[in-house]
Amino acid sequence: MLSNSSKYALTAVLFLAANTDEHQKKMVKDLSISTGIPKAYLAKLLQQLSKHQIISATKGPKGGYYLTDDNRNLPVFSLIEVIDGTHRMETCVLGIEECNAERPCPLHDHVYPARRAFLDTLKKMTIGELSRDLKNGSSFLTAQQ
Amino acid sequence: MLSNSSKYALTAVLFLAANTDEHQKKMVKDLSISTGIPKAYLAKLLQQLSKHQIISATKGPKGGYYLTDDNRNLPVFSLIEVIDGTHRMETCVLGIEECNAERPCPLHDHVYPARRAFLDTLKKMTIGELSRDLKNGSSFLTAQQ
DNA sequence: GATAAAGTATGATAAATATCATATTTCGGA
DNA sequence: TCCGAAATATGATATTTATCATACTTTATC
Repeated sequence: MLSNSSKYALTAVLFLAANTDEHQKKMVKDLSISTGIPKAYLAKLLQQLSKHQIISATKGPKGGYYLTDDNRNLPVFSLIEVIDGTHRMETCVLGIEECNAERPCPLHDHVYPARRAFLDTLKKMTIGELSRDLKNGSSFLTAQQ
Repeated sequence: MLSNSSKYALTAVLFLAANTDEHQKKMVKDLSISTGIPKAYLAKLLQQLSKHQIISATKGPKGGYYLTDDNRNLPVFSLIEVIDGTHRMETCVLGIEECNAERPCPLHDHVYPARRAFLDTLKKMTIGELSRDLKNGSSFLTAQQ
């Protein structure tokens, strides 16, 4: 469903959402340690996201990555769009390009409603909203210590 | 969700379900043409499925692949299990190994019900059942001619 | 039984994805 | 104003996945 890259990206961004702001930034190294995502790989992902203004960054000492309120108000899907593009999420389960409601594949009707609901969630829900549970301790990004 | 390989495999098997039996077999070459799946790649997939008795085959002239009633009564999931293994379908959207209802990732509650429903469908529904729509013309594996 | 038509087994190549490395740019602080 | 700490840009390597090729085995038919 999601590529490995966007799993990593989303994990890191949710971590940023819960743990940073304009005055509290995190550098790649620390993010890598906190999330368990390989540092250099994570760095590339964050660069892409930063270039597309999904997340914010400042260079130099005391710099790092962080999320502004604007960033937090972006739908989760916008991040996935940058990393995976839009096609991957919307394509047929069997990979049949012409599959649609009028000419469905054998799995279409069994999958489409659930997939639609998931996509809608990703498009409606913002990064900030999704990170709320994380902040108040009712969801988690890492294993228990 | 499904790997490319199991998409191909499922497509081919559904085609077999709708178009073969003990007396009407299909050889790889024709399957490849009908489904648009690369011949040599498809051959490998069918060999795996045949070895695990998900589909049936006879060698030699007049031979080919086909489905028996026993094959048709297998749940769709059994095929995916052979090709992708069981882990891929059941793992967390964010790839967090320890994610579960008690300690959910931020997406868990938004995804889990839909995923559960899809998995249940794959485990309950048989290959024969899923191919029924194909036979009566209400679902399709290929583009319109 | 010889022949040819099929699947079977195995391995090689190609493409995509994940991962690592390194040089460059920007910027805060002594 | 210079040094070092950070992101940024770019490219190299490794791993996985997809694809192709080829030699081998089985079996129906003549």
